Amino acid sequence: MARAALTREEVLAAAADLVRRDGPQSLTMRGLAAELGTAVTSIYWHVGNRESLLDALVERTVAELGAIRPAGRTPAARIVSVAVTLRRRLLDHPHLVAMVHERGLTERMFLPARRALVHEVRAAGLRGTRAADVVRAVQFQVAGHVLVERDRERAPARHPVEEEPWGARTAREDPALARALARPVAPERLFALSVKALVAGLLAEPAGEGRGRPSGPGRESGANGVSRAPYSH
Amino acid sequence: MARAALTREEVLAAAADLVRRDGPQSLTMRGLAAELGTAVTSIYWHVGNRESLLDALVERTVAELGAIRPAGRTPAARIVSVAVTLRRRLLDHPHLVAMVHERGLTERMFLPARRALVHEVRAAGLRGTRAADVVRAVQFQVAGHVLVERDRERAPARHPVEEEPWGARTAREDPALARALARPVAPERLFALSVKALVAGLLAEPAGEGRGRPSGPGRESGANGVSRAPYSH
DNA sequence: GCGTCTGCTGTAACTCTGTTACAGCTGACG
DNA sequence: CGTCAGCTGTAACAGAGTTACAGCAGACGC
Repeated sequence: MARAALTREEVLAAAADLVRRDGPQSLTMRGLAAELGTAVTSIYWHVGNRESLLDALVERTVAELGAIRPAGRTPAARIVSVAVTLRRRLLDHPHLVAMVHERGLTERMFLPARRALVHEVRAAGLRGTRAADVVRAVQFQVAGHVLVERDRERAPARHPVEEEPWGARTAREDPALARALARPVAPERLFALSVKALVAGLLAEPAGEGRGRPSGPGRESGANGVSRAPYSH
Repeated sequence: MARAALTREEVLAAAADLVRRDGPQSLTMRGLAAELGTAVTSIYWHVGNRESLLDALVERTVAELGAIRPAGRTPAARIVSVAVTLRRRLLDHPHLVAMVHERGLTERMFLPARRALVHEVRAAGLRGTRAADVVRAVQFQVAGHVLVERDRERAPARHPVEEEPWGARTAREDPALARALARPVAPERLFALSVKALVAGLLAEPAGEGRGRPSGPGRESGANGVSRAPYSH
């Protein structure tokens, strides 16, 4: 028996550790097995394959995020607060963002916030399609910002904004603007500012034009029958 | 001589073709070599390695995008138009988006639009820090939306929005809202709506609070001296 | 014309990835 | 004691990026 029997939980925990330490692309099946002092096949026995493993990790981490409680007086302020704390929490789990994006599961990031958003948007007096639009616009805003931020923090100014060809005239006419654009972004501030503006704009104007046509069916991927292994439940 | 001498341009063109056809992760050095009827080592001779190859492709594709000419009466409308056409062009080159994200080069996507944005924001009467904020907010908005859209079109409704636990009460109180949220997103519409709201909000209110502190230095990656190969210029 | 040297190409390897066929161990239950 | 399910280990497969090294073709010097 060599060692206390390995459990699926242990595997997931170790995987989460590895991912937390060096990101999901550094999570290799062999590396994970080595970390646990076991063989690759045991990993496969417990979690199936890398796909399912990452799926499970995403689910696990999303569950850790917990619900979000809005703060603020006006509904607008409360919507903004939901967005801000959700962004904060997501950036506190950068590995989650990476996994979610790698697997095309952006939706998943919003389970803890969507309920709160719906509630607040209704409290702001919106109904029906307009309410849904606002919820989704805020969702996209948060997800987008988080993805972009993760992205740029991975590439620490490769080219130092090389010359800024557009800057020639701008620098003369508005040096403060040129300087501001040359400075590194302050994401926190930029995000707060953007969400406030977005929400203000959304709650003000009386919505846009046409309604959306459904965008393609999308093939469903049937469950591929694997023989006997616990991960298939 | 077996075949007319291979050039760096040929390599890049073939690589661009492969990427355009099946996306960047299907671009393998062996596959590329096979496509060109040559050996892997020739590829390495001309472009260095996969990293540099993708870098070159990004640069190339960004150059293809061309400048963006704003349309519309008011400055706000013109800013929106820049955002909308930039999004359109980026989505027309999905491989570019993927490459850019894979390599953490979001900045690069904005070379063709940034100049126009700066111009229009100034035309709207904004100066200095506030102008820079608006430019960047719009940038992040476009980049974010594009990333999220690319993301979700890669994952065609894995879980069919499973049950919507938040929906229980909402469905009773506002069935139209519940239905709207169950429908697939119409990204085009959502984006137009969001940008309009964002820009309206940004041009209206008199900006936020504190100024940004620079966010860490970021190590520079020195050039690693490779012996003799054309890609190192 | 001969020799040498540069630019480029090809062979064959190395390491690392995910994945799996298959044999073997361990403990519980009959 | 025997059997069988649950779990683990060995060793392989294919395919990824990368490179050491040999060799070819043409230009250039003498």
